[in-house]
Amino acid sequence: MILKFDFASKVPLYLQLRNQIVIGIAEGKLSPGEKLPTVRALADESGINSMTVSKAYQLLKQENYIVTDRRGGTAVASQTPEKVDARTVHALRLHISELRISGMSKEDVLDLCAKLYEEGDQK
Amino acid sequence: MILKFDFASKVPLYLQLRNQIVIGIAEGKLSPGEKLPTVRALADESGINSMTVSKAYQLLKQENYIVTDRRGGTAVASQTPEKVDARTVHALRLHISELRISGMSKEDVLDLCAKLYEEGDQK
Amino acid sequence: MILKFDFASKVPLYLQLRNQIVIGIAEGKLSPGEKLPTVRALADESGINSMTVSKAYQLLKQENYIVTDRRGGTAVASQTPEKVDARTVHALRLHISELRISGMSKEDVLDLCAKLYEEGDQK
Amino acid sequence: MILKFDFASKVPLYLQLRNQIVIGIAEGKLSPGEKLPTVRALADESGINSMTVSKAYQLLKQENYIVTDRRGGTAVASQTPEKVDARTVHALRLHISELRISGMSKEDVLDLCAKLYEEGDQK
DNA sequence: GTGGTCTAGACCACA
DNA sequence: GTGGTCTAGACCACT
Repeated sequence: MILKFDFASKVPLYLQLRNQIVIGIAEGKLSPGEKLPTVRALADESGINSMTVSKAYQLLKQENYIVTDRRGGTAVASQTPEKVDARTVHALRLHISELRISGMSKEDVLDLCAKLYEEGDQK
Repeated sequence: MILKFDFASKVPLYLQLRNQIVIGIAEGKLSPGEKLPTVRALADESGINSMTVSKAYQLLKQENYIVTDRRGGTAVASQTPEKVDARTVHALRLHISELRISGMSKEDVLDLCAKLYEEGDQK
Repeated sequence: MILKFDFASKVPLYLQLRNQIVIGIAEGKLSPGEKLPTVRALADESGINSMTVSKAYQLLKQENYIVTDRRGGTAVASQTPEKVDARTVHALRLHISELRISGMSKEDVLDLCAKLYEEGDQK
Repeated sequence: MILKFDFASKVPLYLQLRNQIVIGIAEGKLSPGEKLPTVRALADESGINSMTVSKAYQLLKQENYIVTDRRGGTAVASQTPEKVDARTVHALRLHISELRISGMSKEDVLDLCAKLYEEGDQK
């Protein structure tokens, strides 16, 4: 899995990392149970400080996206129960509003959403 | 139009304000050409610093959601922005990923998106 | 409120701080709505690094014990809804087991628990 | 006696093992004098490294919960430790604080403590 | 070798 | 002035 960071972005690095991993899981680039790189390995290869990587991992863990086994290593959670976050729906509402204002029809928006959802099917 | 702020949120206040106005426009609570309260009035009634309100207005102006008329009043733009922001699509992808992981089917997601889009029709 | 740290303890400093604040709230030394010292002030007066204090505050925030208002400052939450944590009950079970093995009768244990609970009443 | 481990927990495995044995003793699932499995056997059946099991046994020995007999076997001590650990009381205070903040009345807390204590009576 | 903790000092966004 | 982010480098507990 390839990671990209925008060091000029206002979005903090640890969130950029977290988001890429979430998307990776949803789109099948990361499978449940698959091992993730160690904190230090990921830090080295991406040029990010290990504390920053650690912060992202801790957030993902807290959100039940990943699990770290005490016997070593971190992996994508096999169980991702998790209720739908109200903030996610709220954010969705905002972004759909932005698309609507920019002139997209309901069909266009739904097509876009369908396309985005399906990225996870063609893995 | 009623404004609500979460002072404990991670989202900055000026963005919360900006987002509510964008949603308001998309969902028809604010009509093109409609006048917005002055910075001062909005600041007073919502308990937010006027610098913060001003920042939100400036952002909205820059994004072409609102315009300042000759006499200094502010109103919803009649010409809405036409370009779709790449960041919006990226954010949409993230949030759809989150919904997918939490177990929602494609149909569920599309229903939700349709519902969110339609909020602007029933004003 | 007086804070004490055991720099030799195996319990991490940020947890020691978190625990003292939780106990302080329960025992009435900190009232709902009361302002907490700033991260830096607390760091200075206790000789702990500010990142460590920040970590404690973030944990307390996540647990809904405290709230930070975007307009500045952090305060004890006035609403502490929060469900009872299963881990708390589990830990309680362990500690009561330890007391039982060391020979304390049920009455002694309940007296101790009652005494500990009541510390919050005599503020 | 059934052992369960949470490999994703923040509590180290050797402590999880130690805690389960302490609770087992208090609640009568393990009787004074009863033999414990060998380090190796316990390690194999639970998927834990034998160094980790050994560490737990050493800790329990040091706390006088278990003893090693002449031939190297390990058994639950018949002489139980008599001193109440100050840390136990401190931990109890913390957990009772957490329960109190989450809205439990003194009666609720004492009922819970009584119930937890009594688990050892109904074996 | 793994993640977790801590420090000292710096910079930035927000209000 | 507030909290949030990030770095570089160190030490430690656990397995």
